Amino acid sequence: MKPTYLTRIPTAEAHIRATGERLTQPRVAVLATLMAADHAISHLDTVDAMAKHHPMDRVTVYRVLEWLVTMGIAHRIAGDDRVWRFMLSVAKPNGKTKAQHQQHAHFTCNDCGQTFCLDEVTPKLPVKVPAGFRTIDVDLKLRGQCAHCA
Amino acid sequence: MKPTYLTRIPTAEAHIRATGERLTQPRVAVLATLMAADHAISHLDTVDAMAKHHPMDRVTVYRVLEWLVTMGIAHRIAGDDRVWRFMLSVAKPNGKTKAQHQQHAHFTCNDCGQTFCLDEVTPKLPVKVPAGFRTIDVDLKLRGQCAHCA
DNA sequence: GCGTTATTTGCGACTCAATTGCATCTGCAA
DNA sequence: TTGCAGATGCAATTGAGTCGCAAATAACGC
Repeated sequence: MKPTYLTRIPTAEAHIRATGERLTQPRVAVLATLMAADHAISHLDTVDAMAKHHPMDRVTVYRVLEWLVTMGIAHRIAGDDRVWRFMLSVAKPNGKTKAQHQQHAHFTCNDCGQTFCLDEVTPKLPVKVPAGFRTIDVDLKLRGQCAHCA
Repeated sequence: MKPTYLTRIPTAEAHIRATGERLTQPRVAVLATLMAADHAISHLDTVDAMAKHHPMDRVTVYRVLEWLVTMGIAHRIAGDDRVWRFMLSVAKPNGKTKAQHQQHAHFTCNDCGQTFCLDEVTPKLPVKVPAGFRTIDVDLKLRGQCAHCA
């Protein structure tokens, strides 16, 4: 059975072309993989998912993921296991992704370890900070059990 | 000039004695160092701070920090640089530390990299999660500029 | 105080995610 | 088609954190 990410390749290609940056196979494949994931995936997850149809160097995957983050297409989440996980940034109604992903909520399941993006939950802003402090970015992290494991 | 953490040694000693666990030099020194810090410090920060008066193996520091966390005396914070940072848990009015540090807000300065604990800010609970999800732990992370860097 | 014993510490080797340097390749514009 | 800035592949490196085991030591009973 073919991996689902393959069906996302045309969309991924269009998305990258729209950035005006170079269109390369690794970029398309990694973005398609992110598009097919319903939860945040690690660098290793990404490499494994593409192993069969898009084998490529681990370092390339690191660099492409980082590139997607700087492009604002994806964002990274620091896991409790010191591993970065990546997710597509939320697409706005107009089809463009948010340039800055300033408010965010993630849910990590203690049992299966999967991390989900809770788009419907946004931290209540402004959060009160001590005098002189300036908040730029807010990240809300929940831990518990996901619907599947509970 | 003597490091400030030395003045916290008697308090640290009393605190550890109160747990009923073994009182050892490394535990006292590490706890005193945490007590003297006004922001979250990394394992390496801890080793460096104690280098002069309490030289000890890095592994021991890892283990003591971990022990302090399991004791509920300290808690760890995942940094954006894949490094754990540690802080004393907040003491309740009765003098005991919170057994479970379930709601928390931290502020990391983008410029100087220091992480502070915002005790006066607690994430608004309950946070709404998708059906079937069960929240156990909430962590609110702010990034921006601290009073000193702004 | 003195020996006993369960814990803790120190040391070396190791793991593993992530990064760096550099030579080669390639997408894209002229 | 060609030139080249930018992207990729490969090998080596970094650095936080962990593991196993022998030596040291805190706390307990005598």
